[in-house]
Amino acid sequence: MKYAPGQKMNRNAARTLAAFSETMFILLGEKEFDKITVNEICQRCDYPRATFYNYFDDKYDLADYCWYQLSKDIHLDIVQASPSNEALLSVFDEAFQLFSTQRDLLNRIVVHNPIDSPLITHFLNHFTRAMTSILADCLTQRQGHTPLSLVAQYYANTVLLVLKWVFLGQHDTTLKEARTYLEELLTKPF
Amino acid sequence: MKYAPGQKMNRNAARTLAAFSETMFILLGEKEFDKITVNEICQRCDYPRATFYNYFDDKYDLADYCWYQLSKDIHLDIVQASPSNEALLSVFDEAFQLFSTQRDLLNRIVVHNPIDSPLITHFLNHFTRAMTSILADCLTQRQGHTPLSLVAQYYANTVLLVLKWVFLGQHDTTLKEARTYLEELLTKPF
DNA sequence: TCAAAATTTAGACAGTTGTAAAACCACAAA
DNA sequence: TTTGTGGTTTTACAACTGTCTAAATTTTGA
Repeated sequence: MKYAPGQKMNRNAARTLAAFSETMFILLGEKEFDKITVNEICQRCDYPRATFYNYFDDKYDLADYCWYQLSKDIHLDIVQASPSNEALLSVFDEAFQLFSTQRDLLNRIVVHNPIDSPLITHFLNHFTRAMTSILADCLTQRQGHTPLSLVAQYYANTVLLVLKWVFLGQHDTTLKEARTYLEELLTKPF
Repeated sequence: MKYAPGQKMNRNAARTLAAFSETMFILLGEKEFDKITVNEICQRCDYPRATFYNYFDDKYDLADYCWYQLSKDIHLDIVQASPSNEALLSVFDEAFQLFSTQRDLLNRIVVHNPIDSPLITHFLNHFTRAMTSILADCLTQRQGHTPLSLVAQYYANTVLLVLKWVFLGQHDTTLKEARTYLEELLTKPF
């Protein structure tokens, strides 16, 4: 990604980025990510290949931008204020909400890209990273020996695991049920 | 992987597979996975490219075989007998043990392949999958609403998270400390 | 409005990928 | 020995990748 996300950019660049990411979303609903070529993306949205490489390093980079686009509308700043344990649940709810609104898109993608495929892994990693950094801010003061970043990653992992189950595993689960799963995983003694 | 792992194979095929995986291990200690080409692998171990594709689909496939090789010596069958909660800890110990014996190799790999790189992700996925299926067998009867496979994935994730922290995050952590982290994560109310 | 600066585009390039057909080889059965 | 079979290797191929240069175009700001 040659442009930092969120950076000021002129109308043209914004349009170009949008065209590429929209095309990628369409193609992801049609075929496996591995089978999508940069050539194909460029043909579809009628931009020269050189322009693609002007904005992105490779197609993974474009995918990253797609995930960023997907989640940029979500407002996770409210979370910051709440205490640790509530923060976790509101982050979960926010993310659940986001994934819900994108359910059709996710379904289409998952048809061609199995849950263990590089693409889905890449997708989940993106959100896990984002959520880890959000949670790391919430969990500033904690007792115990476990390093903070480990705890943050643990919570992010677990939240994303449930979301993955619900939205990528093709399970029709309500928010309430999903919350139950999450709380059970986090609190149940092993 | 055209040969099922563990399948009977003649001496020649075994030697070829070994040559490829050894070469991969060497190269991983020298440079980033993305920068390693099939050509390079073949030059190094002096096999024609067609032979590579005779055995593997692509370099990720070879990497998979490498992880398999790495872990094939470990005996996780003992675990099956123990009750759920102990099973988890003995799986952790076994894996910790395995990673310890390969610490040098892992260090070398991590120098060139950052912890978020596709290679390391691939590596961790491999072990997470393996551990999930082992744990799914241990956790046959459980109370609660959470689906079994979700629980198994949760435990596998958490175990691998700690192992990743210790062995790929360049932290000098003893088994005892690592166990403390794991138990704290699994038992601490959130 | 105009010229300089920046960005986009066309075209070409070397290197890589994965596949396919045919030649090749080792080994065993006839 | 001959023949057949299965696997290996050679060679060739079409397509893709990422980079580069130079020309075209757009944007900027004086």
